[in-house]
Amino acid sequence: MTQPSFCCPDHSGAQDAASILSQAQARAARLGLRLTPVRLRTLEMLIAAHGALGAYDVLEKLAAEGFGTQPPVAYRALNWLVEHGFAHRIRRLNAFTACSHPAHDHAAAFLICTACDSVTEAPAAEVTAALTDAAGQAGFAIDRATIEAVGRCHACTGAAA
Amino acid sequence: MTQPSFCCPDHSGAQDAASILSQAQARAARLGLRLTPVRLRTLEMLIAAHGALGAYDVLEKLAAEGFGTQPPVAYRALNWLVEHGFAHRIRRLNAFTACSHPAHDHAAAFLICTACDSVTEAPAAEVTAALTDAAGQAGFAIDRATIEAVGRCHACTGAAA
DNA sequence: CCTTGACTGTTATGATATAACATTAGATAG
DNA sequence: CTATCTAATGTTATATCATAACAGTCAAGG
Ligand SMILES: [Zn+2]
Ligand SMILES: [Zn+2]
Ligand SMILES: [Zn+2]
Ligand SMILES: [Zn+2]
Repeated sequence: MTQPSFCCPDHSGAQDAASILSQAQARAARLGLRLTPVRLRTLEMLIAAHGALGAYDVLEKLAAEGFGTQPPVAYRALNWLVEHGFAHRIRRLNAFTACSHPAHDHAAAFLICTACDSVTEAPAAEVTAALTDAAGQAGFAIDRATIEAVGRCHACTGAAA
Repeated sequence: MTQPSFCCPDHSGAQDAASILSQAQARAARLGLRLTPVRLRTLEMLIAAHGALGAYDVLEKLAAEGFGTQPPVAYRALNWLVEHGFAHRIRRLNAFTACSHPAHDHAAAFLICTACDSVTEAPAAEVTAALTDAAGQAGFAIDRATIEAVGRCHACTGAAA
């Protein structure tokens, strides 16, 4: 349910997975963050996943690899990755996805395809600017924002009529 | 926990509650939608609430008033209200809030104050336009979007240092 | 050594949400 | 005015998501 039997043609996960991972490792080194075995494996799973993974999906895999078997194991790793900018939480799906640009801090929007379950991270600088502006008119000062869109990805728009 | 002991000074809930409710009733009449007793009471609760209400908060009140006592009672009313534009779901809070402009369909952004737990609906036409544009550049066609910001409302920015 | 703090693990529980089915109340056709 | 159909409401039971609280491990520093 979390993952379709195969991926969107244009969801080029595999080809830049190595690149994302090395960016993440570079970031961790630069900031002195400890990317421990559980955290690293969790991040690798998120990177390898075609869509977002639920905490219990991650937990199941971690347990199968000999890590802890209880929910906090997965939640701790996932929350740590999110806090430190290696992953994002997708609230609409109660799930998590690897950050595709861990090299730098950034505002992101997520594009969730209802046909293939892919989740794409889109640059959201302008969206965030518009949101900050709209909030400012109400006298509201933004800390963090969640921007998620549900629809059809490029591949699925073309494919299914 | 869902509701602070008292409200932000500028959260003028009470004064336009009647107006929001009558707009909602007009909408229901216009579209031939049945705003039954459970649905109406649920909507009134959302309108009266200072912040968003969780499904179980609503359920508790409904049960106390003689409606059903089980979760589906609340979830059905809430989901119906959301589907038909009378309320919005706030994913970050796992909660629901009354739509403050039920007269017309609209894209909305939500401003969630971490100090007073208020949730304000802000017009989001421009934010949505920016998001649609960003998605379009990735070939993604948006159905619906969730836009939620966490921060400090006007009253709380002034009040707390 | 031995304390300290970060990390990993566990048990137990809490919080959110839905599936499946029974019952009731309005609408409609004969 | 019934028979029938459907939308709405209710229930039981269960699924799914998330955290609190505490115990053991281990490496760094005094
Ligand atoms: Zn990112
Ligand atoms: Zn797709
Ligand atoms: Zn609204
Ligand atoms: Zn506030």
